Amino acid sequence: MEITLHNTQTGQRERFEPLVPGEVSIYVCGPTVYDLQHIGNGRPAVVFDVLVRLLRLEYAKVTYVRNITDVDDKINAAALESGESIAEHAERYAAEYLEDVAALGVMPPDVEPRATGHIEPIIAMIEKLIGIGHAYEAEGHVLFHVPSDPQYGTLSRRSLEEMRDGARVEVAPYKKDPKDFVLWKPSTPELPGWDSPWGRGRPGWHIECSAMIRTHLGPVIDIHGGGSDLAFPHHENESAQSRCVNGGTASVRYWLHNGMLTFGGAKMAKSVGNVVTIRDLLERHDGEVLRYALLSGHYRQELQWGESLAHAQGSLDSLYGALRDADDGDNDTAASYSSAGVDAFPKAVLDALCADLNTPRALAAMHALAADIRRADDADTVRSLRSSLLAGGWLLGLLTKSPSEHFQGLSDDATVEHRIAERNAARAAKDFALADAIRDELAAEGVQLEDTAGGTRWRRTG
RNA sequence: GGCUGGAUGGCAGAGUGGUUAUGCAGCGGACUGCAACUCCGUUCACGCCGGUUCGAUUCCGACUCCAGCCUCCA
Repeated sequence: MEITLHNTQTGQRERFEPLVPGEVSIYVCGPTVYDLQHIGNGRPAVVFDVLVRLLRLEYAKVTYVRNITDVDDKINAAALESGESIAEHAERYAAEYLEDVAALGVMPPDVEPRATGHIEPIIAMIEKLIGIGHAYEAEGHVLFHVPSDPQYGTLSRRSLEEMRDGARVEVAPYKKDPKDFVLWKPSTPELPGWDSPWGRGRPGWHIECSAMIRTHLGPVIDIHGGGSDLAFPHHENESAQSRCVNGGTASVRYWLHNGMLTFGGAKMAKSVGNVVTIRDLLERHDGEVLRYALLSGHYRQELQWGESLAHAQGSLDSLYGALRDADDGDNDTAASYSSAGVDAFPKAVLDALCADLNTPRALAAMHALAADIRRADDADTVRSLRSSLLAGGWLLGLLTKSPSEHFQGLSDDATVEHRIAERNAARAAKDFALADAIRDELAAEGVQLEDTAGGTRWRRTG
């Protein structure tokens, strides 16, 4: 199985080979927890979840780390407004985030580190950077000196010259260079802070990821993922710090960036005011539908959020419909394939995912399998195709429920069954007016009937 | 202004130097008491202008437009 991935560092699609054969280390930037997360934040969680599922098929050991940023000025401001302590506020929204992504079918990473739990390694790293001449202390701050790193700018491919032009940053007077960024900053008594060689303070944003990666995965990792809006300055800075500490060796071998969700022609962002929270969406839609919508576009491209949900619902129904048709009494779902070998998985789906995680093509392959199921006429073929479909579902994190749960929900609605029986009695007596009246009533309640050779079945709509 | 990516049918969204993406929706037919489901068939496409080529949506160049980043951001 040859996996290719688009590496931001080189701007090209490359064959993926882990540094240590058979073992993969992967780190993904998680959210800053100051509020409910919007669906755009769900994209990297879902996309890299699929990547990890794929990697685990091929490599014996995959260590997946996704952080939570729980120290940040936005958290401080939000906590002040909500009246909670800063730690309580961050912890509350961290829990909300985990609940949200779980509903999107995202498996927990192996390690979910918090910035506040890594102050020691952060301080150690800053001391090292000062010691080797890449950082300096000024007025209680410690700053990374950007011109000291000749490779700075190679990730986002911009020169120091270019950055000067567009600079919108107000330059603090204590900076040696306008591009220098904060590794450590002083805290006033009401702000979270830790003792350090530079006084009581807190870490800057970028250093936490570098320190957590180093702590949990080592000086060089295989894959680092995150949103494309993090490439600069966050990942550029992270890259610079870690590289300098490594004595010039890059800390990340493959940089992966997912594209933004757009809504109404612009990036979904709080500052634009066009966000939809995952929590809101979950009130009206199944988490699996949201996941399908997020996977319906290639991860590097922008994705138009607008009508994707209605489309995703119909598309997912189609896959579940094929499973329902193929029902052989087994209660297996995609989860039954969580530890299946490579051979159990449909090749077309695997091939698509191996090609830089082409989830739209993988979904097309899933629909091809579904169509084959509906056309097949012998039981063995149907059974085998059904297994393939479910196995593909495992890779994508879809088809996690039984078809009846998908179409009817968990409620075992005796009332609906009773009225269906009434209607069928009316049909048998050729009282079609009554039969249609019952059907219309049920439809008005969101229950749609389907008369099949094997009897009448139903599903919930909207 | 600089850098990056994009422009595909009603919508979403892959891909390819010549042959069906896929899904949702539409249309016609089969099935049905009528529907729904399903099946069969089918309409609608590659921003604009040049170039390369037997042939370009696909390669090259210019142009137009859009988005992202250059400030916090998934």
